[in-house]
Parts: sequence; structure tokens; C-alpha cells
Amino acid sequence: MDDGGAGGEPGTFAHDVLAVVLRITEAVPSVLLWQRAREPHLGRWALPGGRLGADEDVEASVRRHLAEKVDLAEVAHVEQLGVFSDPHRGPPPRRVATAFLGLVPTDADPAVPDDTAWHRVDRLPATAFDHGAITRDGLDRLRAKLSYTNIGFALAPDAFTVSELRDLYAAALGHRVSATNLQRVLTRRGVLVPTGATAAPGPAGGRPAAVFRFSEHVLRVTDPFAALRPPGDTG
Amino acid sequence: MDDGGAGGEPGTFAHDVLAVVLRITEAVPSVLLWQRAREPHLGRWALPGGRLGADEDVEASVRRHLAEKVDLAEVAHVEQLGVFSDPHRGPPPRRVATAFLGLVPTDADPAVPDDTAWHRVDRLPATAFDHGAITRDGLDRLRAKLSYTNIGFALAPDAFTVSELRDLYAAALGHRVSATNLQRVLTRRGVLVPTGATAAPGPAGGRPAAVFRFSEHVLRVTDPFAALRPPGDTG
DNA sequence: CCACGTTTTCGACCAGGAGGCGAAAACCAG
DNA sequence: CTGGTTTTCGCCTCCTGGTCGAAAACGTGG
Repeated sequence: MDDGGAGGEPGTFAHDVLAVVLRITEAVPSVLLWQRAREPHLGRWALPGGRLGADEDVEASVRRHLAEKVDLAEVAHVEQLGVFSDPHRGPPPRRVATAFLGLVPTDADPAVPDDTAWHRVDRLPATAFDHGAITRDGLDRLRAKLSYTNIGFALAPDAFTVSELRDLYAAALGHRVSATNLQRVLTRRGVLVPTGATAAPGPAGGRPAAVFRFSEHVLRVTDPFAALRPPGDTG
Repeated sequence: MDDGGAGGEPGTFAHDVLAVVLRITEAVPSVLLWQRAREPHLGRWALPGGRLGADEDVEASVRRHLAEKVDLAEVAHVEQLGVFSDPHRGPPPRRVATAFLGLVPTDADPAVPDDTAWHRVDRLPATAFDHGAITRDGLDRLRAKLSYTNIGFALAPDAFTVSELRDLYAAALGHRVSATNLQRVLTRRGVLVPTGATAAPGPAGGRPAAVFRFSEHVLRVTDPFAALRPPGDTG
């Protein structure tokens, strides 16, 4: 079996880390992209990332590279998506990439370099390599986790009303969400707690909304999944 | 930042693929391990795998390496677990590994090389590198997916009774499972279908059990997860 | 200051999913 | 035919989540 490949010893490959950084803007998810200034794929938009360093694991590496594009303090959550290793996912030399999902709250608007911008996921520009597909993977992961974890904390401000949170969830999921149900589900799971404060009504009046916050700001799988629990464990 | 590292160009690393191959034996999960005959970690037990090749993606690679240890036709399911990249996960030179989960049905008993054997996960021998932790990750993944996917097809024989399937699930999950509930849940989801046949009673007599099979032999997430469905989608 | 529109909140209702239990069914052995 | 054994099935209950509508709590305009 040919182990050669351009540049490098047999069985070794350039390893990149990439981040799908998502944020809800204008009632729709957006992803952080930067425009390539060199070949290959000059002018196309790519995910933030870079080479894995010698003394870091992939998560440390993606945080280091991300810090060059945004203030890391604004990124509320990071998790691994998976490995993308198709030999033809880009022009030679071959590259293997570990992709991550990153989330930024709506109230944060981190400064970004000139070559970098947020792009609505429903109107992606021409993307480099397989970064379009990786972005879709990241969005799918976010949508799945919204319903069985407390991952909303990474999209929402510290304090918010139920209506605001509903709009956030609706934007991320891509369909309408009932405020009644959202509040009940999240409260019953203990991920949503009232602060006691109330928000001022809008210009048209209306009852003042209660202000909530997430009880935890680290990811927690609230549902030990549905079926086949141990006996005596009544949900 | 030092990009050197032993042997290799800056930013390139040896990339391995590894497989946590699980199979239910004697009412407990076992993992396929082989005993290292060379340093480092001579004599310790390691997961099957090897170097990523130049013309294959990681999944093709893990299947190729796995074929050296077991008949691939016996492996009913393969999926990616994630990347393990701690710089100190093993002695230098540094290696990055993509781990997979593989499942073998109980009725298959593939021939394995002399250096290879099944080991109960509750009595693991001294493992090489971080392979013990990776094995635990694989088992966790299996347990989670048993409750919200049809992944049982990869552990069970083609045909089986509900009692046999209950024992299989109980072994994999590590706790008792109700046959009544198991049959109801899986049937309602449409993953379990009766063949019409019945199995002969055991030596002590008893009502003959109906024989079932899985309706599909590819992974399917049966539960579009619990909460926050689109309106009108009544579960 | 009172009627009206607006927004939020809360309770009630309903369906579906899942765990628990016991009776009935279907077999074997003596 | 009686007793032991195993499987199967129906019934009950709890919990979760979707839906709806009434009530609460505001502004505004007459």
C-alpha cells in the first residue's frame, strides 16, 4: 500500500483543527468565516482554525486558533464534532481536520479581523474545501442538543425573558416554538430559574415579563434519554 | 511555539485509527484486544488499529486494519467515536488517533489471531496507552444509543426471542430490563417485527416464545428526541 | 378614569410513551 | 389431569409535552 503522499513521512499527515462558531443574529443562525487571501481557494470563505501544535491536544489547539479571530471569553461553549479525513477533501497535500462546534451568545458582539465576518447559514457564500458541509454538521448538532441538553445557555444572554428565549430557540431550530411549553420543559428540568426581576414592557404595553437565567453554564444532558431505564427509575 | 517533535515535519503527526469492538459474551460486554509484542508497552493489551493510509479516509482505514483481526463481515456496525490527541497519551513520538466503535452480534464468533482475544469490560487487563479510557467511551456510546436507536440489531442474532433480547440488553446496559417493556417500546417504534415462527421451549417447559427480528440492519435514530418539536408534530 | 389592545403568565385538558403488575396462555413432566 | 414454568397480554398509573384559553398586568386614547 502506498503510504507516500506529498511532503512528509509515511503515515503522517498535516492535522488541522476547525471551528464552526455559531451565533443567532437577526433571528437566524450565523457562522463565523474568514476570506482566504491565498491559493488554494483564494477568495472563498473558510472556517477559523489552523495546524495542530506539538504540545497541545486538539481542543487546546482550536481554542488557540480561535483566539486569533474572536475574544475567547465570548465563546460560551466548545465541543468536538468529529474528524474529516476524505483524501480528496481539498487539493494536495492531504490534510486531516478535527472539527469543533463553538457557540457565542447573542448579546456578545465580539470584534473580528477585517477578513472575518458572520454569515447567515441560510445564505452561505462560496466556501473553501468541505467547510460548507462541516458547517451543516455543526448546525445539526446544535439543533439536536437544544432539545435534550441545557445548551441554550451558550446562545442566550445572562438574563432574558421567556419570549426572548423562545425567539432564540425558534431561530436556532428553524421552526416556531411555544413559549408556554418552552418555559415548562426547561423549568421542570431545573435548567431555567427566575431571577425575581421583571423586564419593562415594550412600546405597545403589555404585561411585564419575568426575567430568567440558566442555572448552569456548563453543558449538562438533562435527559438520561427516554427508554429502558433501570428498574425503579421512574423518569 | 515549538512545532518540532520527534520525526516529521512541523504540524504533521502520525495518525492512527483504533476500534473498540464490543460483543456480548457470558452476559457481559467484551472488547477485542491484542497483546503487544514490542515496546513500548510490551505485553499490554491494545485496541485493534494502525496507521492511516494515504488513500483512505479514517473509516476505510479502520475497516482495513480491523480486517487483519476479525472477519469484517461479522462486524455489524461501525461508527466514529472521536479524536484522542493528548500530547502525552503515549510515549514519544506523538500520535493522534481517531477512535471507532464496532459491534459484533452474539451468535458470531469470529476466528481471531493468536495474539488477540475478547476481554470482559469489567475485568480489563493492563491496557496500552489510553486504550482503557477509549474502551469506556465506546461502552458509554453503546449504552446511550441502545435507548434511542435501533442499534441492538448489531448485537443480536438475526432471529431471537424477547427473552433473549432482554438478556442482551441487560448485559449491555448493566442493569435489569423488563421484557414486557422492551417488547412494547421496540415494537411501537417499528424496529422489532415478528417472524411468525416460535422457538421450542426450554428443558423445563414453558410457553413457546415468539421469534422476532430487527426490521432494519442499518442505524436509525427512532426518536426525533423528546422536546421542542415543530407545531403539529404530536410525537 | 375607564374601555381597549397587547403581551405575558398560568391553569386545564389531552395524547402518547413508558414502567409495573398480575392474570391468562401455552408448554412439559410426572 | 395436576402442578411447575415461561411467555404474553391487558390494565393501570405516572410523567412528559403539545394545545388552548382565561386571567393578569401593563400601556394608550378617549
